[in-house]
Amino acid sequence: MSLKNKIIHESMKLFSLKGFLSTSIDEILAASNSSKGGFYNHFKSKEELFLHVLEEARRIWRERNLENLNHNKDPIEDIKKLLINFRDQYLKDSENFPGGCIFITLLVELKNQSPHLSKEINKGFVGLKSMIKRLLDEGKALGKLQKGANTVAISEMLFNGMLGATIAYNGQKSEDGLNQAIDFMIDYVETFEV
Amino acid sequence: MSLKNKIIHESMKLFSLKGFLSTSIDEILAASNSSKGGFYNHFKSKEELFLHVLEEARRIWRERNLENLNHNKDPIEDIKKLLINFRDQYLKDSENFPGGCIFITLLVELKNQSPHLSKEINKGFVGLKSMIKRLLDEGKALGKLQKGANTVAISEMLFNGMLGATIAYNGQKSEDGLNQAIDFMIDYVETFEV
DNA sequence: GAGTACAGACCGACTGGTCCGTTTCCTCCA
DNA sequence: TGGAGGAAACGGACCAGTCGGTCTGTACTC
Repeated sequence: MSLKNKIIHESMKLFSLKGFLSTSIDEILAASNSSKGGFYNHFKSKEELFLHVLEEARRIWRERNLENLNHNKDPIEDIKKLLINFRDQYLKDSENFPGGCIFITLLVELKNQSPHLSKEINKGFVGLKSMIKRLLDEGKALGKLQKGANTVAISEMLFNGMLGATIAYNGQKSEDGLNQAIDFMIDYVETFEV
Repeated sequence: MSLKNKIIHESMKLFSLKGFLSTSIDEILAASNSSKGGFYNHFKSKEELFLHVLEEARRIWRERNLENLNHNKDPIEDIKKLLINFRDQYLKDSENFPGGCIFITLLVELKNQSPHLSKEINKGFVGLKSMIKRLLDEGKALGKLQKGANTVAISEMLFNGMLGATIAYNGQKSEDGLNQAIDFMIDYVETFEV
């Protein structure tokens, strides 16, 4: 792996653990077995590194969460798969994200300190929420969901539930609690199925 | 107000905005119109200040969230009131918490950097969740909830939903979104009422 | 006059970033 | 095929500024 990629991946781990501002470049260099010269040869600033890390984290997120989703056939099944993937393939990915969901860590850290960076992070959350909403609407159109189901409300509940479960069980590392939380969300979705 | 209290309250605002590690003592002193001498006369370290801030934040949290709850009479009504209080009296309290929920900010920031402090913060979350569970169980015992209602699942959904809604709408400051999210959670509770 | 409350100079450790010297690697021509 | 040339890659000393914390001096209060 090139040094640039090495730095990006080690930074991703460290950002997941400690956030952006609290991770020093020296720490990143130590983890990457590199030096200032090597770092600034590839990145013009710490903020540029941030953007590369964010891009890579998003790539991995999609890889982990959207892999086996077969759109259009059964959107509601896709939502359940997404919830399962989110739990088993993403949140439990301690290789890339040893400190838990990097997006939440960065969003919370930067929301009042670096508006332009947190705005960038927030785009991903907006995308996830609208994807859930779209899948629900498609499922409803296909008659998989009850006629009266409020897809705005359900997507809001699912999205907020995913965020909340992530926070609640990142810290205390209770896999049982996390497993249960996602299971309950799947049960919740099923109450609207026909 | 005494200097000690002034420092605690200004720190609370700053911690809510920037977190603990990213807030420097010099910033706190500037906001409090004080100096190193004044600070270390009252606190033996930044960490001791943290504990005082946490204590005061909890006091205010209880004041805002639990004020008009009349236990035992109608626990399910209490849960709805709690959700409303949480939204209107606590999350929108930009005087004490201009940067949003201080507990989430601190928990996310410190969960991998200062385990003993984040453990302390986490106690509050555990307490909230068990309170919701207890209210649900009491409501069920009083016949206000359906016999088959799974109070573990409902409390999990409500608790995670509160966390998620806090994060989702702290950053983007969309009061409409937050209002809606809490309304949907109340609707959710009502689906289990008899 | 003794003790508390505070102001501010100061300390070593650390921050992101710059700079320069050296090594490594690819290219081009003999 | 080999070596010369040059740019890219990298190591690490160094910089000004900031961090949490200490210390001394002073003013105010019982």
